Amino acid sequence: MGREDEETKVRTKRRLTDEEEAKGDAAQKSANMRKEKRSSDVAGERRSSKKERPVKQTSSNGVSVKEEPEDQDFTSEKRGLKRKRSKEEASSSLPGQTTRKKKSKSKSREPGGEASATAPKDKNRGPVKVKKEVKREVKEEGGTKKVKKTKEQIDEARRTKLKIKEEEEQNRWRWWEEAKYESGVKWKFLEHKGPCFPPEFESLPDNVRFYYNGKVVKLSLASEEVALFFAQMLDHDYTTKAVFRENFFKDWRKEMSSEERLLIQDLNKCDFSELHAMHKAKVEARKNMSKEEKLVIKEANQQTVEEYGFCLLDHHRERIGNFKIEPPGLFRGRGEHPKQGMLKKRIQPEHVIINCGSESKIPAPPPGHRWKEIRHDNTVTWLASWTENIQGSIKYIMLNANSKLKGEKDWEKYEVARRLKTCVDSIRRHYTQDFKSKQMGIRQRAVALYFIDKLALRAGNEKEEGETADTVGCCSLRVEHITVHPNLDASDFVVEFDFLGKDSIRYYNKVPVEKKVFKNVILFMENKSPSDELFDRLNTAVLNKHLSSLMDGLTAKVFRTFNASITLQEQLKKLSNMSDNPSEKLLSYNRANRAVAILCNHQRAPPKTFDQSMANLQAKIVARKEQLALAKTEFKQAKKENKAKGDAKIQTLVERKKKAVERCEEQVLKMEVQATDREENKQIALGTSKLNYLDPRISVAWCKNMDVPLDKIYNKSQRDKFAWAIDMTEADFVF
DNA sequence: CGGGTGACTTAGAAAAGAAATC
DNA sequence: GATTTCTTTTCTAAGTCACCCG
Repeated sequence: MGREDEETKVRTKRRLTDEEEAKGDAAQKSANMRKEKRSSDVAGERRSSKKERPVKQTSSNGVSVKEEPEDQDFTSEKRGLKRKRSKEEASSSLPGQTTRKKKSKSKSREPGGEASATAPKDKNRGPVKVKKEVKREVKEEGGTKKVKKTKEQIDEARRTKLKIKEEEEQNRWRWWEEAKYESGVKWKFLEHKGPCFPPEFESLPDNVRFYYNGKVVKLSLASEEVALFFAQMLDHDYTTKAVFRENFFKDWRKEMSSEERLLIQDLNKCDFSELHAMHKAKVEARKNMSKEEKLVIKEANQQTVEEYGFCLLDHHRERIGNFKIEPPGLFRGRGEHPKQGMLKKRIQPEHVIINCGSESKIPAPPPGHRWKEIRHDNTVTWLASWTENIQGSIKYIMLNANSKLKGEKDWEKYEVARRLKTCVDSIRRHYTQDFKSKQMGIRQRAVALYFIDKLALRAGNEKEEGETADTVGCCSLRVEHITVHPNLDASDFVVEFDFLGKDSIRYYNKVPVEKKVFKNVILFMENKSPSDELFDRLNTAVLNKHLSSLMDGLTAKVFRTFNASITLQEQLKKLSNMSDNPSEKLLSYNRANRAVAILCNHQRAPPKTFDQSMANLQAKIVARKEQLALAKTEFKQAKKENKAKGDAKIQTLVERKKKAVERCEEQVLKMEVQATDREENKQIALGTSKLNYLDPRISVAWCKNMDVPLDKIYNKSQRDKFAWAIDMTEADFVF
């Protein structure tokens, strides 16, 4: 863990580009309608019946054990009161009351039908790809310098790799071609080995001592473990924060024996330096391990993945996403989290609920232990769960993103977003009308929706005050988060947003809005104090209820998905040309991706070494340019000579020099493109949107159209996750 | 209707691994 | 080969949203 002094965790990264406004303020372009190979509308078919939730058959099978874990009864004490900011106080200058009519919709999907062909699949190694791609990749691999090997060996390796790939491809469960299950049922058979527990803590060696007030103190096992958690984090900024220290110390003292508790009263008198040093040495030692030692560890890890990392779901072997129980440690909340530093307790099998098929083998608990409960609930997708002690929320063991269960849901998500495309115009007209509503609640709803649509804000559920960092989304915006400017920088009706959103990432944006919106915002702010809610008549439940009445399956987050995907599609169209060279095409793709990331405010801390590596790249460019200049003069020289004498030898020399110039130019161009890309990306994270918001079919189709190999866009696990899209998408796909 | 849950998606940081460079 | 740098994977926190219950 220890990362040397983290300077400012950059929670306050600014939203770049006020101007770059990547708005996806579109909806248009119904363009040539979809043309996918199969079923352009999963979701459509799937939703229909109401989700009737089969009664939970808690345990059965006789095997079930139901025991209250003694020391871990978190659930109840957590989750205090919801943040409620003086809704009543907020005055509404409009008559009429909230009330909105909504038609309750219901969502439901029914996953695929009876499974077919079984087949364990190779767990990871080697890209899985579609036939065509294989060729290219092989070429690339051949190009790498692994000199040692003989031709045959290389060939051999190539062949096996190919074979593995093909096998994997063969074995892939093409669930998207199967029929779906009836509503609510997620699986019919589920078997797994249960979660993998972290190793027990072992007492520290005697030469690693803890000092209190300058004197050696031998800690009990429990307090030693917790002390080590803290010591390990000493290089981290966290340990300097008052809240963190306080929470840690309080929880640590709970773990102490009574004598220890009596003695250790002040964290500042604690000296963890030897524990810290030991930890650093361990990390160092790990790094310096020999190849062989590393290999041994790697194999052991693979072994556990092999054992715990997969489950059998409807006759298919599926990868589990997180099969390990989270180890104990100190809670690291993001932003100014009131609970940072608290002790996250060790989870015992007695705290864990196992979910599996009723005819399946029940996973064996670790020796000497029992599960909290065994249940057989096939309306949920989790394999195991436990309640976490910090917030009292439930944690789950679930499948990997490349699984059917996740993939099908993902697909459905994009289908819902595509349905929004067909009715977004009318919805926009609708809420524009509502700007003038007589009812305050409806006006607020309309303005909130406008923000969600235009700015891709999150819904903004209310949160429990004091339980989490103070962050907001659209519905929970407070007056203090916005500033209105009748005109600013040559624009009229500008609203300035400045608030912390999910993960305490700052959202800062100045947006010109419609006059009616502007007037409404001013109205909503009237007679309120800064800490009052802007939308005092609105919450996410109200908003979503309304949305679902406009379109089946519509919720606030669908707008984010929709706007993200449509923006990608538009930007790609705008930015890329068939005639571009490959690196330019890629740059265009990244720029389109970036436009979306900016829209969704996906930020990252600039890499620690960003400036350095940027400088390096610039230096390389300069060097290359010099080389280019040289090559150019040489070329000219040769040409001159050629003119003078013009024999065949010089002729070829000229050709050669010309080639050299071209090559240099190409490289310079490529590096410059790369530099641009990197600079523009400094504090923008592309991954999140790529993984969660952009319909992969748009990217697949683009690759086909632009003749760009798919693996330039998606790495192995991304291709795995989007296998359904890769398989079904043709070049003419339109979102 | 509102609070409380439960289940599931989305998120950035950190760790691990691979590739490039010294 | 060691070290640095870039990429991928892992980890788990923090959201969204539906449902249940009183």
